[in-house]
Amino acid sequence: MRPRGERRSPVMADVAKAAGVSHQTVSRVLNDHPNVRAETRTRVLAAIDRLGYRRNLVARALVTRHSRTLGVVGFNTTLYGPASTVDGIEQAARAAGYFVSIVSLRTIDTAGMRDAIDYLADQGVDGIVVVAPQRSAARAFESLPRDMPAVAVEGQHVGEVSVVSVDQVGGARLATEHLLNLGHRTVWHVSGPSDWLEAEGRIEGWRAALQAAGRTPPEALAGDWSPHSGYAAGRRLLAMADRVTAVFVANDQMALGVLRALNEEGVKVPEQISIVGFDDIPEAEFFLPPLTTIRQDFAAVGRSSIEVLLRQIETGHECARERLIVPPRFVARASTASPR
Amino acid sequence: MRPRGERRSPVMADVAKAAGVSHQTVSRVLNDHPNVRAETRTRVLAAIDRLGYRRNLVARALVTRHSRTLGVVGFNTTLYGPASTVDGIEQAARAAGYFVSIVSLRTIDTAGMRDAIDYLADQGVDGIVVVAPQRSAARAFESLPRDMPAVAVEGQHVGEVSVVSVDQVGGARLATEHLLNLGHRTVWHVSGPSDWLEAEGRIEGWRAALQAAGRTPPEALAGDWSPHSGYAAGRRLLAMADRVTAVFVANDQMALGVLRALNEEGVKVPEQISIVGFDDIPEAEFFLPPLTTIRQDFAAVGRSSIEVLLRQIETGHECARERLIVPPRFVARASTASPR
DNA sequence: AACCCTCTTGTTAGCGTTCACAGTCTTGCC
DNA sequence: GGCAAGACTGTGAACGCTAACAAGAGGGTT
Repeated sequence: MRPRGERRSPVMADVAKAAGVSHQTVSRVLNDHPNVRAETRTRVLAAIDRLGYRRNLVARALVTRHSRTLGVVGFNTTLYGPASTVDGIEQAARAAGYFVSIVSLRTIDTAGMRDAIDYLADQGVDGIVVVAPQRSAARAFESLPRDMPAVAVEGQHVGEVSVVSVDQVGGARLATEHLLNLGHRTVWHVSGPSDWLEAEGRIEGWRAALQAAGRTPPEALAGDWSPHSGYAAGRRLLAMADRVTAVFVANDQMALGVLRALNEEGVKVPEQISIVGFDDIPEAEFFLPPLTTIRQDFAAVGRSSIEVLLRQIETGHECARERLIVPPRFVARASTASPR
Repeated sequence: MRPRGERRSPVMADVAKAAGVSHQTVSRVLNDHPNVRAETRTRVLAAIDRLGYRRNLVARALVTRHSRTLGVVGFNTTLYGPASTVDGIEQAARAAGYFVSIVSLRTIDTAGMRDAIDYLADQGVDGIVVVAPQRSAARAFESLPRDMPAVAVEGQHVGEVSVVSVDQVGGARLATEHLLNLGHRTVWHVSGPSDWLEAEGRIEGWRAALQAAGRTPPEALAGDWSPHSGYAAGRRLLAMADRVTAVFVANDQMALGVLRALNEEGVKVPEQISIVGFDDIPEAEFFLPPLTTIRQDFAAVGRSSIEVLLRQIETGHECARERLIVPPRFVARASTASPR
């Protein structure tokens, strides 16, 4: 069929020859340039179709200096929260016609983050989204190339980068106020690891709500987001079960661990102790009892961050850095009740 | 400081001038070509460092025809299983020096899959990993460009593509045999959606184990992987609680739903009914009771698929298509017991 | 008729690399 | 000293595309 040997895939010049025009005209058709005669356009399109031509985006990127690729640096993307955030980002980016190149980190040191950013910058991404939930990650922004558009998700407002995040403080306040309104004298807290900004925000909101109600916040119990650490916190809570009637746990997975610890000792939720979680993972509704929690809108976070980033890319940095806050939502279920 | 106006980032020629060599020598240093004098090399490296030069990978990709980017088509990457698989793939790819470009699909029609593959092919990826857990996804492979290396993860062995997957049949057999060995007369099954290959494999393994023990498999209850559908299946199981003593649920999330339904009616697990799940999500250990389940090694799947794909890329397609099976592991916890 | 404007098309020159080839400089050995 | 083999370095031409400019055709105006 074919002359012999490898038949390389057709390039613009082949299409041009087949359609009897210049390669530039083909380029114009491909780029929807207005000044092309309709008849010429159809002829070119026919040739493209006939040859099965696909334009080489690498060559295009070389000359335009735009790859239409966005870099995403994530962390621990196996967890529900990060996975959902990255997913939201990917959806939004693709909807806007951008590719997404992902680097998922295991450990969260500044050096690793810096490497990831370098790696993506080398690849020629047009912008970078950093899902930077930790304090140490924030510093990595300093190593961003000066002219690289970037946005931080769940990050700190540091330096020149825009930030999109969920209102952790507000969410924690929602949770705590709910428990206070039920009549609990105070609310205990199982927190996330201390260098996570989300953990900090949730502690802050919890404290603020207690103080606004005139209560002195007790010591928070530190966890690491895992169900296992929640379980450990639950055991510690049990040791002072006579004093605790309500607990705000910084995420649903840890809440599951707490639930399990209480259950082991026959402590009834919500009759003896009320529990509120955070995240609203799909499983939360089916915990025993169904978990009252705070839902984060990850899709909205993804969408907003891409919007902010594209605005930066398209205006060529002339727009001001922004700070977008996505509100969380209280989801009432069966793990809370008034104290007896 | 700078002459005026935008200072474009340095290119190879700038480095060459600064080091007093030709651009080709710079290229050689960058590519670790052996025949460069040590003194020259250090001089070039110094210049690179001084100018802050970074090589333009896009230009490189244009001439080498290799982007060192791998495409990944995923589906519903918010779920634990898919998220872990994609994560494993990403880790393995980066370790091998490849970028990963991800497209995550919401709905799973052949057309969407085809678009995703086209999209990635346009971008110039060197190969594609398709996480194709459904029957309908398998057909999309037909639209792969003939010379595009590809591997299917959790997919069907169709046509020319290599496949890497977990041994679903074996895993299901493990689960069912465990229950049988405990002395249960039969084992019920809550299955995944019918067009999912994983769901099929698990049904097959469950049936095979029952038949090998001389039992007639009962009708499977269909779910859709969600805890909610597990709950619904649990309610149906309750209606015939006198006849069921053991249930193999096709994933942990559904098992959670079943657990909840049984708990609502006061049916004790494992005393009255034994439950085995599949996946071993991080939460499973903290269910009430801790869930006995089958663990999949997603990292291994990711690693293997990248290995297979790179072999294809590097040998230029001359290697045979492969079929790799990753074994699952039985994880004993507290949700199973012998029948009374 | 000469002119200008707009629409359409073609020509040429890069974008920043690597590849293929052609030099030049050592070195070792007769 | 002469010469070949190897080590090192430079030159020019791709890779496939878009940007910038040039040029021809046609229409309306002066």
